[in-house]
Amino acid sequence: MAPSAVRVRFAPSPTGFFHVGGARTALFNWLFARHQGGTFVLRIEDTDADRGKEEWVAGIVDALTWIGIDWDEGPFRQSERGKLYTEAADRLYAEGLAYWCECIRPAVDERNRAGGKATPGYDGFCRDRGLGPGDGRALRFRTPADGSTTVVDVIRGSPVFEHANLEDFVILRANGSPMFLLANTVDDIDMAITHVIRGEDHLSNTPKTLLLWDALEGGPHPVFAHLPLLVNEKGQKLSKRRDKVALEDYRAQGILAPAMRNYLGLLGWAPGDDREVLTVEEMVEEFRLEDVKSSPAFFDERKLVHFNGEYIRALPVGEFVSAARPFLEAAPWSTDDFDQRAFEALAPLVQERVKSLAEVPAMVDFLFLPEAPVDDRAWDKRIVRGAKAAELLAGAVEAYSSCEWSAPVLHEVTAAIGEQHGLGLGKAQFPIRVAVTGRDIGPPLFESLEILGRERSLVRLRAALARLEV
RNA sequence: GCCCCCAUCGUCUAGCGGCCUAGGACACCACCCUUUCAAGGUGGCGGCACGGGUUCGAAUCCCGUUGGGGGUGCCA
Repeated sequence: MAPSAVRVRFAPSPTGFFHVGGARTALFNWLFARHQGGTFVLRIEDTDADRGKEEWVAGIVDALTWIGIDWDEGPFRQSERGKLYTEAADRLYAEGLAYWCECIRPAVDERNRAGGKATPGYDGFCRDRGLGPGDGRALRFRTPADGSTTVVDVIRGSPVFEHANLEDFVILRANGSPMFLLANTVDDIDMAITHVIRGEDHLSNTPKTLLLWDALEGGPHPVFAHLPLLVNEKGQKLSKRRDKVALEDYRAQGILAPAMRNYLGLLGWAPGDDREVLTVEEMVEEFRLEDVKSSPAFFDERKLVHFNGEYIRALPVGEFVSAARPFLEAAPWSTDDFDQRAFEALAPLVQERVKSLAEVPAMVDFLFLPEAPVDDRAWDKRIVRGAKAAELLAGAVEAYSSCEWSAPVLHEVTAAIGEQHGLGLGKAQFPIRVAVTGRDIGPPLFESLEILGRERSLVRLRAALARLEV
């Protein structure tokens, strides 16, 4: 790939679990950078000391690593770059582009109410009071009264913002720490960012960013790309409070990283054809910022799970076995009873039946539990009320005691038992399946029996018969 | 309130003026396959928000309406 001056950054704020919206933003930045042969910078925006937490930073790094996003520079932390922001703020004040303000919010609101002012923003009370720095004073940027700023956005055209609608915003808190807009802009200039790719919720901030950019003489503006928001079923922006959004939750439920990455890549973007399952290389190859949609996308867990099923089935069996391992270790049997070889034997049949790794334990638990698990619904439906259940179970005990213990023979023998009672194999296998595995759904029965073994199978069949007679 | 963004099947999307009686995928339904369940196969259901323009011709361009969303913090 040809060298390129493209520089993008992903700048999350460590204020909670890393969520899917952030992952999507990171992914699009990364895809764009890799496609262009540019540089991807990771920057942690932890200027709000009350909210940022070190553990969340680790969470961001882990999550990005998990979905296969690597960075060329960073992670930088704004909390370690404070000097840059205060210097910039000093400059703006010295040049008269910012002023100190001692207003507190309730007072501003009160004045706005009293004045019948329609817009609830800052009223400019301290604008011309000539206040110097002091206790309880914040530094505000002086926005121009006239004119307008045009945001060049490859996804949204070029929205124009009238300066008259922009309030004087705080750039330095009374405690001296920089606000988002200042730190963000100073860093984008300092890091020579050429393309700002972020969520649409930042679009309204952009004219303020650009005003600051020019005030700080940052040079040519970066190109913007405001990505469509990820929304919930009500069409609202995904929120950590009300929606299931933590990447970690999906990981814990057995979503594979490539499946998540593939699905996320299709939220707001698609290659020009009908393909949906794409390798990461194909995404990098095809990705174009201009092709990103502008309307919001609903995060549909069902489709994600479908993708996951595709990825699970495409795994080499060995990889499936190791991927499932952590989920088996957390399962309800003692580690001594877990039999790796038995699991490996059944794994290929399980692999094509699950859509997430969290479903694996329920498919194989009968192998490791001392007795068959009991699903009351299945017991009642297939054995208590099932046709000829007792006869079929008795027939199985009889035949299984002496027949060759292999899936094909068990298949044959069981079909014969069913036939004796006028039942097809589909119906005849139910009582046996429930007696041995506890459930009426699961991996193919005869392979399951073969792996479980003759003795354990017979014990369970007799136990079921005994239970029936009580 | 004010500013801004958005609008193709329930959902994700293809479409960038004629190839569209709008294609694919998820979900749903039916059938086939089948030892259960999956997987797979076949078929079905289902959409250009509305109203004006522009044009020989509009899902595609323009305007308006309606609807939805975002922002409006000494959060990011």
